Amino acid sequence: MPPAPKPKAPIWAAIAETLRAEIAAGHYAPGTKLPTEAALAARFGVNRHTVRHGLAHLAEAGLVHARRGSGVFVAGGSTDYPLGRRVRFHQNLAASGRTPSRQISRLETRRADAAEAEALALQPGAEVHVVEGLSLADGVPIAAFRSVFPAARFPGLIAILRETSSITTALKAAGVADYTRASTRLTAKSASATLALQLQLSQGAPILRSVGVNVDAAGAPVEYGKTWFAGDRVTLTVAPEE
Amino acid sequence: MPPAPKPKAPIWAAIAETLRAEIAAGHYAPGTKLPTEAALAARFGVNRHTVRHGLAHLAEAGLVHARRGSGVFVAGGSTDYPLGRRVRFHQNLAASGRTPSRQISRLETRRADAAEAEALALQPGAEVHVVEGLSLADGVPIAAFRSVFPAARFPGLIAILRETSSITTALKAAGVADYTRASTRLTAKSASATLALQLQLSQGAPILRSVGVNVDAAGAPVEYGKTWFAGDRVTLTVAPEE
DNA sequence: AGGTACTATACAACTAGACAAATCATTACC
DNA sequence: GGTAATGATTTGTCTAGTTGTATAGTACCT
Repeated sequence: MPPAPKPKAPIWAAIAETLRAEIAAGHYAPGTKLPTEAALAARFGVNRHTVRHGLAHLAEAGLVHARRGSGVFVAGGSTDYPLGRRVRFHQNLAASGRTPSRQISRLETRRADAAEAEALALQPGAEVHVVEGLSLADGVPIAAFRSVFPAARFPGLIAILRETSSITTALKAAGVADYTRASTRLTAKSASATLALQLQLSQGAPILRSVGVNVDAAGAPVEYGKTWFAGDRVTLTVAPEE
Repeated sequence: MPPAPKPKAPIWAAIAETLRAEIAAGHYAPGTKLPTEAALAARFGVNRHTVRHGLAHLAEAGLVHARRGSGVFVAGGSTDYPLGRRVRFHQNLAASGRTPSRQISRLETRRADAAEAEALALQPGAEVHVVEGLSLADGVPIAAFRSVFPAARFPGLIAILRETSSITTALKAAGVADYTRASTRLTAKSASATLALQLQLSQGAPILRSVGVNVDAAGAPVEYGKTWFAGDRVTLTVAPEE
């Protein structure tokens, strides 16, 4: 008896395929929330675990991303990110046809630790402004950043950043017309719990960390910044020297 | 088999660890207010309840303490206790962002012993009011005290203290608008069994005993008090003369 | 008999929102 | 000038909804 070719199609695979098709068809835009697992289970007439199996498959393929307590969200694609002497986030992304945006999640003044003081050529314990946030492309988080500025040199920087959220224009308003990147160091890391949360990744996902110092025209350090890129959403490209 | 050494790490634990590291790094000095729970929630991209869980963990470890309506403060270090001509417990502590409170454990009227009669310039055997209790900061016992007042001069003092538990306002209600410290003697001792119990210390812990007399504007003694400070929870500072 | 796919249930962890209670800063008032 | 009143801010508490994980059971297939 000829054994029929078993197309063994588990239910969860069919569900995953259906959802994948609906996402591809634009039923669910990137960044939006899928129906709850319970709702999907009711819709397909199966148990919640079966839906979960299918969703886990999609999550492993990077198509969706689940947040406990919140829901399952549709993920986005990958972006090019030129790394040159002048790193200007908005200009870079706008040039490649995506909509850049920034979310500032932290804005405070505190004492510098040893590494920050050394990078900015400050005395230990000097005050610094700290700006932390996310860089998004089309609403999808691309990178998390933390910038540290010497507070003595830019007294009103916090107030300015509270409105513009653009570092370039904030520094310009503070009297720094132009600045360039003096040094950059790149490392591959693994996403910590909090970082994975912010970047909407799973814990342990690959991360590209960039540590750099920006200096003004006179060579004095004005910013000490760290950036954590979501490894599978950006490809850093080394731009030619201008 | 991919490396799967992902031990369960709840988000709140990661947040608590981050904050603990920042406190240890000196970003938030002892006595300083942390960002609000809402700000921390925004910074970590997490719900406020999750931050609260982490903060509760730090509070349980004694690293921070929260005051409703005010904020969360880093607790490290010992309490400063200025020792000047005017010792006002509540005002001293409230000024440094801690929550002071008093527990009165004993309230009686009896005849003075020799030392009390001499300190208050009374005849041997005269009646005195005796108040015993604990002084707390953020619920932690800081000191035990015993105050002795001349009963003849303040007949209704016991009734007043039964409600206010503040010696300053009780004396004010009894007609003493202001009083200053005439003499103070300090000794280092070792905690007795009963004292260790009251102050929640181990027996034999270091104790600072202060014996002093407060006088009114006319120079007449109004209070003879002994205070036993928990040596490792306070640092007495000699305040400048006003 | 054993394995695979799915069901059923229960609980833990996190989110979301609302309201209460304490505190703080400002304003109005006398 | 001091004091009461007010409104905004901040922590505390509660209820409800959603995903993550664990355990146990059932049906079906080889």
